[in-house]
Amino acid sequence: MQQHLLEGNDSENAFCYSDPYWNGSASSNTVMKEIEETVGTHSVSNKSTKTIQQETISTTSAGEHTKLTNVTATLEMKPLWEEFNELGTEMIVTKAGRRMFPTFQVRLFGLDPAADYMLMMDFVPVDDKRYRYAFHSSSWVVAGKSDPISPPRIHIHPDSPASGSQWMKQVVSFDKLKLTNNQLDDNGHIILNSMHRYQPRFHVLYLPNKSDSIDAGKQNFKTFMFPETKFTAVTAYQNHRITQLKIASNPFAKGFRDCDSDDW
Amino acid sequence: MQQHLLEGNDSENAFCYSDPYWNGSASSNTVMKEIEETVGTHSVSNKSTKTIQQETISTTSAGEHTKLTNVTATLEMKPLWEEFNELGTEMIVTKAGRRMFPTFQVRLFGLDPAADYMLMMDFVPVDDKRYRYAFHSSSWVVAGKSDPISPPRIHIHPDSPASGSQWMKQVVSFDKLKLTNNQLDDNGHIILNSMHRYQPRFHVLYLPNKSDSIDAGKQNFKTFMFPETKFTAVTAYQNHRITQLKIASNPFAKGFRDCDSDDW
DNA sequence: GGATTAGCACCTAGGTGTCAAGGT
DNA sequence: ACCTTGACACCTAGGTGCTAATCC
Repeated sequence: MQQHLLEGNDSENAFCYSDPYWNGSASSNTVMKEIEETVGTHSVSNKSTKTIQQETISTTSAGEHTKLTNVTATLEMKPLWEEFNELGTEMIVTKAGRRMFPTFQVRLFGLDPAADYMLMMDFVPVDDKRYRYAFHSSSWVVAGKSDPISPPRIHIHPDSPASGSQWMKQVVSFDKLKLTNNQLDDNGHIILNSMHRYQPRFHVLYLPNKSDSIDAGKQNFKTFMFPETKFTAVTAYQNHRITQLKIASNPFAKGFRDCDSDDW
Repeated sequence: MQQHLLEGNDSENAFCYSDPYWNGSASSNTVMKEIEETVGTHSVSNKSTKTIQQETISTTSAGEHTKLTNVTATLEMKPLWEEFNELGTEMIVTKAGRRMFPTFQVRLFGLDPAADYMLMMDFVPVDDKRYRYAFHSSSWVVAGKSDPISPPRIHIHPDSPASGSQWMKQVVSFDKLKLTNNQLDDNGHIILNSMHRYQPRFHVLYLPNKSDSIDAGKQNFKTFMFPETKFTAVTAYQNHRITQLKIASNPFAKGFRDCDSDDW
């Protein structure tokens, strides 16, 4: 009924980073500027982002740096994400900032153990529409054109930068990431429009050594998108089955459970 | 009565880092090796560590790197530390690891905002003695020579490495640091001998750029010691006045307070 | 009427000293 | 005797959806 899959005609082209704000804890100003230049101008501009959809993940197909060609990422808790996605995932946004559930977590492979990388996430609108939940038909319906686009922000994983060996030796969790609907947010949270649909993106950025940074022809980041992580931003849950699934699967919502199935 | 101040004849010379174990989250293998070579061989060996005691802080007097000469550090919660020190500070050590209270926190000045630094802590024995608490006289008495020295460990502040501007813009807190008496600890905690006295040390390590690392004559770290942070490691509190001061000042021990003075 | 907000009860996760019991 | 350990009650800190009130 609600198969929220990304169609081929994304509106990514309309989405442009003009004044990126960087949150998360970055470790050096030099590094910051480097990424800003890279992602801020290349990542979502129209020329260099030809993302293709693979079975589970999407990667940039353009010529990447050698330290990125073998990099792959798999989504953790994929069955849970799919269960939500089949109902039409909703994520709460609040003024103070709300974590995602399920938490976006990935397992990484193929990094150079000795090289340094930064990991980050951002969120692109799935389309240019505003939605409304029709309770009588229990489904989402288009409610008009999208509201003005929120200030685009990127969440840098707080452990960045770190070596490939560090990133690969355990699951990378973005549990510090928070979503807000406050357009004037001052805490570095991801700003989204409520009642709009978003696709999370995951970026692996290679940090070249001073001696290595000369090959300018290659992209030094790789982007992954998992279609099953798409969601609608809401200030209160609309689909009651989503609420029930959250209560059943989120440990922090245990207080609202009826039975006592603790096997999550 | 118990003025636990560091005498001039420290036994630092007898304390040698043979096989340093690195805990905390370090971000790159390259960086790790760099520090290991530096502190592991120079920091507490007899030749290059002529620490002098200033009013509140102690710094290495040897020729330092330019990016370190103006660096100063002040101890946060100094009045509280002094209150404990006058009674003879005790710190609990447990098998699982126990945080320090008060927490070791510093404010930093004089770093190069654009340069990268790592911050770390370690603990040096104040002397080569073992202590016992004499309840009748309410004082610590020597109980013999020190037990075999614990495997020396260094705690790297988890935000390391980071830029000088990052470190200076707020108080740096070592609240993730834990003390243990388990000589076989596998969690990267600081290993101490119970009933022994220790002096915490704080190190600022400058991370040179590839182009900058050529001046080998200079030390690339600076060490600070605050005499009022000395303490005796214990498995259970000995001095009842220490217990009372902990209960009165540590928010997590609020459950043991009699009156309701919440002004800490 | 639809969407948002603030306070709340109820959780998870983990930092305290206490106390009784165990160890050497 | 002296020191250490582990279970425990009691906190802090913060993540949940619920509900009623509010905003437009």
